[in-house]
Amino acid sequence: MASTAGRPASVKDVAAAAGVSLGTVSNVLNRPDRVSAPTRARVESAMVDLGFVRNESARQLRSGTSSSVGYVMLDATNPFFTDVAQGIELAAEDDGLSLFLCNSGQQAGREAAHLALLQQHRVRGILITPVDPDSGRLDEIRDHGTPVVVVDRIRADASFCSVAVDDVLGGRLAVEHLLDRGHRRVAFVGGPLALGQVRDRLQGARLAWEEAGLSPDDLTVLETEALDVANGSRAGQRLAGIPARRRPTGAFCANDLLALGLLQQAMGAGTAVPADLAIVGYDDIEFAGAAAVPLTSVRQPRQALGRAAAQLLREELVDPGHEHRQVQFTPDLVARASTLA
Amino acid sequence: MASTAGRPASVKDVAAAAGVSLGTVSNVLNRPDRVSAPTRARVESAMVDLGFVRNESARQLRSGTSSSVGYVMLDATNPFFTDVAQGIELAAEDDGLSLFLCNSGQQAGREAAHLALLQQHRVRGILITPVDPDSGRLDEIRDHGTPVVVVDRIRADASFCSVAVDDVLGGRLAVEHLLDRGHRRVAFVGGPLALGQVRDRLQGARLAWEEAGLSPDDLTVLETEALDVANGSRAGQRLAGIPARRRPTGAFCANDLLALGLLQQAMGAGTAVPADLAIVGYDDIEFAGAAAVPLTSVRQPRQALGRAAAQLLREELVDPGHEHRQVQFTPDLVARASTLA
DNA sequence: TCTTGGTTTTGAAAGGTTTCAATTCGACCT
DNA sequence: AGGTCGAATTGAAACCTTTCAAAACCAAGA
Repeated sequence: MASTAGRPASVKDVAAAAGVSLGTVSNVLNRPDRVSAPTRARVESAMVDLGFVRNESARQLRSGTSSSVGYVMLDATNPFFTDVAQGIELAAEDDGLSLFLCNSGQQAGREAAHLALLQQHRVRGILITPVDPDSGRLDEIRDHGTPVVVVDRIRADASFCSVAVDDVLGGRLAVEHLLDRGHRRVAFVGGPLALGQVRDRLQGARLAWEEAGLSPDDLTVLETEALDVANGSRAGQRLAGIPARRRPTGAFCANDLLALGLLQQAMGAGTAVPADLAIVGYDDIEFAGAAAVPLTSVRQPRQALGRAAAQLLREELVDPGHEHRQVQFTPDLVARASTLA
Repeated sequence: MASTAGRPASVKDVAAAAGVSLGTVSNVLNRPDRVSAPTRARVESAMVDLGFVRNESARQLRSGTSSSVGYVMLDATNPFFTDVAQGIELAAEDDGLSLFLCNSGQQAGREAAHLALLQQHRVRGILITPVDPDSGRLDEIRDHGTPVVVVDRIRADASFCSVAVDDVLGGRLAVEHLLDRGHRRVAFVGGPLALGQVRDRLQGARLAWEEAGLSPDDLTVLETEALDVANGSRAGQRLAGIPARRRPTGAFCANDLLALGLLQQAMGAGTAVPADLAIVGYDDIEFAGAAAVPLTSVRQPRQALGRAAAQLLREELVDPGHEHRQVQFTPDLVARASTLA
């Protein structure tokens, strides 16, 4: 039977109904072993009779600590981040923490609002993929006593725990694969180059290229305005405009959306993939393997990334004086039809 | 300067630092116009000096109401729901409410845990895409005084506000389009048929088929085990096994993932799309338009769905005695190359 | 100087939970 | 019967904010 009064039932109401003191009710809730079986049964049945629901605010106020953490994601509509979030969620669940998900949608203002809210709620810790990793706001929060872990970004200094994937290595893997397949003229498609991730992937590509002793001139860089399908398609047109004798035979795209766009453009223009153009993407999103020509792609351990971030946060929670750690994951290459004859 | 003490600064600390009473600090926070300019300035500067952050728990405990709502999403990794969530988020923001996002991942247990947590936090209202729309848990919560709005699902009874999309109409649109393009043998690909959405889409397809006066035998139903790419591809193989004279020339897939799988299989087997097989998907996910052959698909107003849900919740918040409403949205068909010659 | 009326500030109470020292209870031992 | 000990229960204080009636203040008018 649910409570009939307008106001939800409190511990006091339960105590009255069960004919015990209020302290006993609290004991049933928090240290059931200290309460005799019959009393406990009486209290518990009073609880269901009244439809008692713990008031988390009061609990938190009194006990001083909450049992939740927050993750401020950069873009909830990007499958990459939802996978990361899932990893965090699973790990948090294991630790008995509950997770508040927030989405900044790449807007600094919304990010700030979410951070303020989490702070006001006195969460135990904050995980964040920040719009700007070097914003001072994160330092403020840390100095205020709330542990912060940076996800999928790196700070110039090492003043936070963070997890990231080795993008330089990822770029290297992609280009090494194209070299293995015999390509000697390759295009890098990606941008804006202001993005750390894009820059790193290009750097890795260049390293692999140089180590193979090839001329930098044969690694064409096609900078794009964004990492989406439309820009990939546009890059395909630019590629097609290059005279055949100098045209790259392989392309490394900074993410899968670009690669899909490029693939779409190629198919439409009658360019055979991989015979005329081999394509490597990045991220290995679900649709990469389902494309018209299944896409070779550099896979990032997305869920593991989230798990590791949650793990670092937990370390910091149990040992506040701990040393900040930067965990770096290793990507790997998934070869599919878009590069295999 | 941040607080040096271990314990975060409270209103009391701020009051002491500014040399005013604690009530005045609260006034600065909640009714700044009732405080003289000089006092206010003094208090505000004390706040920044001490790094004061409002304690939301205490605030909520005293004032009795929170300013947040929760959305329990069915599957955070499905782009459909992230778009819905975004719509909710934007609407909530407009109403000055903050949103807690939770993900049940289609697991009833996790859904229950999230609901309990939201209730303990005394959220103003709950939006949910439930694992099982007819679970009694939702009634319990409503009876307990927390408004509940069901998103993208329909209850048998009308005891909640809800928003959904007219899937029967969607199915009808898809098949009418195929009929318009001259197809007289069509396959419906989707399943499990236990899912309400799938059943409705099939029903719409049948209605359109019957109204055109065609024989039910020429509308083949290929039931799948799940709504993913792999099952679409498998359906393609089954389709190919049908003798050419009886083989459908058009396929309507219950979602885009199936359609992409089917498309992939067709391309691989040398079946021309749309010449040999026209394909219609459902959902119009981002990748539908970017497929090898851009996909014709039935589009749902995802973000509007979320907005409307939040809107209904707000109505119920301002007028608790309001009549529950079921808002139904209309899908539309986006025609692309996969059905157009 | 004394009121008056309005603005600003104060102080205490309240909200639901947890904690902890103190009390009660029962059983067992001498 | 008196005493001891452990287990079970109690009651009051504390957490931080908001609210609101009451008090203080101030300027203007009598």
